[in-house]
Amino acid sequence: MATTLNERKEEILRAVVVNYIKTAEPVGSRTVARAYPVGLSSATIRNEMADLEEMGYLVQPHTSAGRVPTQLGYRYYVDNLLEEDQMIMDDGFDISNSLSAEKMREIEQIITYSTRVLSQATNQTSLIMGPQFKKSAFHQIRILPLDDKRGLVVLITDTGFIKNKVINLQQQLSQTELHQVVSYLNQKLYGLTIDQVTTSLINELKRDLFRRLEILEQAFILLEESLKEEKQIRVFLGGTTNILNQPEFRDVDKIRRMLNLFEQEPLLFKILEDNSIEDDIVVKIGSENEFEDIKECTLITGTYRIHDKTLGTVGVLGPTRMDYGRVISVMRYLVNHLNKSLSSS
Amino acid sequence: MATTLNERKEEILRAVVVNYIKTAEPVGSRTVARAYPVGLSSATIRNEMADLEEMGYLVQPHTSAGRVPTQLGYRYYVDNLLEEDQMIMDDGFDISNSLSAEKMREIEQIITYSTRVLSQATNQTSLIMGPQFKKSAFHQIRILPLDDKRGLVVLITDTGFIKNKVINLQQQLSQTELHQVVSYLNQKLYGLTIDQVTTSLINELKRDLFRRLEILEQAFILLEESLKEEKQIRVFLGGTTNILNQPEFRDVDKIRRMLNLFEQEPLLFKILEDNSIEDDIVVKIGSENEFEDIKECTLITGTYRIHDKTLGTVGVLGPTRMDYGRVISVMRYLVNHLNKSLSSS
DNA sequence: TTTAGCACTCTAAGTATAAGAGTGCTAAAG
DNA sequence: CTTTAGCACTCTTATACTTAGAGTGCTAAA
Repeated sequence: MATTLNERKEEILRAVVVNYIKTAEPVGSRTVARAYPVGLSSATIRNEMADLEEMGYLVQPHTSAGRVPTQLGYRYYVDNLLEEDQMIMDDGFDISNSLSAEKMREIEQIITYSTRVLSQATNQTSLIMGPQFKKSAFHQIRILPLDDKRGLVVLITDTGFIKNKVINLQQQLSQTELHQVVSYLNQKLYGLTIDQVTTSLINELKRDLFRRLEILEQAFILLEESLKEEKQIRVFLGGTTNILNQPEFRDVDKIRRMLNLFEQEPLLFKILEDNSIEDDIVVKIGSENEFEDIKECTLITGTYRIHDKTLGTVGVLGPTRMDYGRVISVMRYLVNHLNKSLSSS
Repeated sequence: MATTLNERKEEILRAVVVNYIKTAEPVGSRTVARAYPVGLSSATIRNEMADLEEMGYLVQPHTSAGRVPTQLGYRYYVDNLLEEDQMIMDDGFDISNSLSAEKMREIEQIITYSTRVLSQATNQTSLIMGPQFKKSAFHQIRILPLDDKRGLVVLITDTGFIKNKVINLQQQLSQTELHQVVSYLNQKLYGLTIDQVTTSLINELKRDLFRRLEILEQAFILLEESLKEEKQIRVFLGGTTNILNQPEFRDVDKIRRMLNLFEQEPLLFKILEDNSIEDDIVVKIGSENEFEDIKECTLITGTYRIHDKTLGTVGVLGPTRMDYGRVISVMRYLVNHLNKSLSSS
């Protein structure tokens, strides 16, 4: 791990990684010789590559084939050899442009759009964990009577969430009664995060209010239910079909496993959440990932925040052979953009 | 088209179709002979099959292979030979059970859940067009002031839709002013479908109100915008990975084309909308479909409604080799269920 | 330390062969 | 006239074999 390679080995490792990322074919010594600026014969490079193989940075698929980077090889590349792409891409996809063009308003819209941009810019599958509702704080709660039997509960958080739910009211409420209840709730809940609203707190409120009004049983059950339900978080996916373009997913069986994974939101959530603790951008290569299903993939994540509070996580998932430079720089840009556009709304 | 087959040919055609649906392998005369109850030799059946081939109901992939149903063959099967499955399935998936188990409240939830059930019960991809917002009628509109700069517009339709949107108010509004505006809007809009709210009507309202209040410019722009935007309809997908289990999608290229299609919501919408005119359940086999991309598929659709108003369309999409009996009966059941559970909410 | 040369290994592609499934046709039987 | 047995024929699929090519490792010379 702590080993450092001499400059020539680094140069060769880089050449192999870059080439393999581009072509998905094992890289031979001759190919590296051509790519390597100083005239160095293929034989010399062969020797160096043999060394790199022994050290665990490269492997051969079979005895007489070129070399392919190992997980360790990619790791070294990412940690020591990587220069990030510049943002205006040569192949024409200009992320800064496509992000600023659309003026977006609602959080959900911003997220959906971001997954699309992210997957298009990276040619990988992108996943974004929506803002964590449960970590948001109450801003206010409102109850709108719809007709004599029904009301609309509206919940607004400091991070701009608006949740609503129709509830059935068993008995009719007068305007004043409703007003009383609502302002009491607002007073008690203001500033608390959704996380902090436990069942016991709700029960306490319920008892408190019962003394004054005996009508709201229904409303409370529904409030409680609504909170429970909203604790789960949506994961937004983009460009899932991009994996079909990767030669490592030539196999229908692998495709199936991958797409199945994509349909399991709770699992995706766990995968992303795992990384959301850390700051900045995290690159997890192959088995560095905890989860069995993506042991052959690389997951690159970043977190976006509002007023220094972590809101959610952005991820790109693809084969370990991935254009690290590009993905990282795109993600860096996107996270910045999200930070800005979410805090301004 | 108007041709009718004699009973023996029908029996044989059915045997071929049923067998091919089950095995995905061309069906030979010997296989049919075994399946055919009366002792009839394979040679006889061979002759009959040759006839059926000439009439266009069967084809051979190559000279010395069994037969496969043509589009016409499937059509005849669906129109004349089909007995629907009973609902409690032998393979253990009990749709009536899984539908009644969950008590669902919100429309979106019901739909999402239905796609899952439908795809699981049929092993195909299911698609459901959400209730058509634009065909719903205004029930009421509300404006909730959030703080001094922002308000929340809430729109409720007769079909149970609740849409909301935060708007920025340029100037502060007093409670009474707001109340006036809202009740005016409700009075004017009540009972109109979203479709009927044209830009010109909005302009008229705007002019009307301007005479009394000069503050609401912002609110109106946003109302307008919000309407425009909501005219697009979501299509919900389920079990997209099921196509990977079909041998006809062994080819990665076909998979890609299919999955790409699934990512294009407007196209899916068109595909479904095309069928929503008709009543009951519609089976479109192969090139009976208008759309190039699904010329090799069968699409089975049904419509669900509330108070005799068509709300949306349910579809199952898969290869022409599809268990028609099962899909149709599942769909019939689901549509009934949707009709009931949507009208009761 | 680098490089040229060469034997060696392994894959991928192409060819040949054989087995098997299913047909169509003919002629006999019902 | 219909049904059936028999048989030659066709086409696909699987298996084995061969070959070309890419790339290596090693040795010995520069």
